[in-house]
Amino acid sequence: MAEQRTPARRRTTDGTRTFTETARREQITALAIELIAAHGYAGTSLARIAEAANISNAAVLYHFGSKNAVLQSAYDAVIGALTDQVSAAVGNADSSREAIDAYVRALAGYMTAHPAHMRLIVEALMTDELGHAGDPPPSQGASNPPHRWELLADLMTRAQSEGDLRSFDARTASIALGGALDAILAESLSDPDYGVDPAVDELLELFARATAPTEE
Amino acid sequence: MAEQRTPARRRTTDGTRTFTETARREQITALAIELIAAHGYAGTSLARIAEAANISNAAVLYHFGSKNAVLQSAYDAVIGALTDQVSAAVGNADSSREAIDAYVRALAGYMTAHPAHMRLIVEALMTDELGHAGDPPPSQGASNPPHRWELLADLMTRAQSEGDLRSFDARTASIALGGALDAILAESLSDPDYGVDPAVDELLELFARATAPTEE
DNA sequence: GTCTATATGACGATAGAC
DNA sequence: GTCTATCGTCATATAGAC
Repeated sequence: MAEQRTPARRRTTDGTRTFTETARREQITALAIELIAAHGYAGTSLARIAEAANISNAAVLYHFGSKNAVLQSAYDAVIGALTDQVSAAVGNADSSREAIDAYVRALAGYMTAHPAHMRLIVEALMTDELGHAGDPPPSQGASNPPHRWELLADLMTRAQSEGDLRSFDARTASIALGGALDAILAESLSDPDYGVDPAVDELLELFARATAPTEE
Repeated sequence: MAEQRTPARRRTTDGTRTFTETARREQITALAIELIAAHGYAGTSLARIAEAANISNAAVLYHFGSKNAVLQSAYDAVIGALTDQVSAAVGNADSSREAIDAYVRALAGYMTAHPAHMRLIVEALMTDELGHAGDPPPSQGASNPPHRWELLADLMTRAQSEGDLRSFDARTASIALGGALDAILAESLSDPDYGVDPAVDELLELFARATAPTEE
């Protein structure tokens, strides 16, 4: 029942052909990202992807073995880019306390810079983090991070032990901060006039007040 | 293009038959809520609804004119019950400041009491509040509230003018508080061991610290 | 390598028997 | 009022010509 029929393994015997293949894959992946962002996961059919690439339905399936492989590729590309940017920002911070702000700002920065990526991520999280366990799913591979805000919680715990934050439940606080950021970003999608940067500033101000160590 | 073909208007000429009709509609609506919660909006087909109700595909379409009418009915039922409960809690509060906490607790209470309803609401918000404007949508009717956390923002503004909250941007704060609550509830869906009540307490504590008027 | 043509199935919806 | 039977459309995916 498994046995994937060698999906898009047309590796040439001579040397240079892989180039066009790679280019095609990247083009299709980029188009898929846009389409998923525009029409949602379920609304993105092979035919639509093929039409956008100006090739045939079957040509898409030549480069990727299945529709899900295309969606997977789009998801991986987005998550990879996002992860790179955020972890770089966190790594450059001077303390755990500052890393929290850096994390939030990097995430917000990436999302506002790539709204289509953000829509895709929302779509992906919705379809397999909340509910509908085993139905007709895109199935992003079973190795999804178990908790989305784990890194944030780690940073908070570390900042607490360093005396830069008061004592509180780091898990709940990280979920709350992350969810608040999600909501701000979502609002910016539905209302383009809603400024993300001042909102993030406000959010971090609220967080700072809520978690400041008691001065005594 | 409009002209709905009289959806499920089999009103009897004699008196009492409406009873069974109403019962059937309620049964189908309740099943649809469960199915949407379990399999998502897109994954809920007429056939699945019919199977769950132990009737035929076409029988469902007799009582409701279309699949969308069933989904609409499920959505309306959930939103109606939620709105009743939350607005009652808010109305009973003694001040705007206390109404904020009452709002959050009522929302959390409803969601934990009805997890299936919560999943449906998440599904509905996702499919038409964020993105994919005009494609193959369930189309919940065009009269959706433009901003989800408007009531919360109103309460905050009022509490500010009453001197119970310091000055801050009420829109962003209400979006943040609402989003944080959403995330806590979402976490409770994916991890049943995560206690919503203590998390909500923690959230309200964070909010109180972040927004307390400056004591001088 | 990319296409045409097609197989196969699920979907929503309708017509008409009972 | 509920069923069987069916239509039309769109989906993913395959087979084979070029």
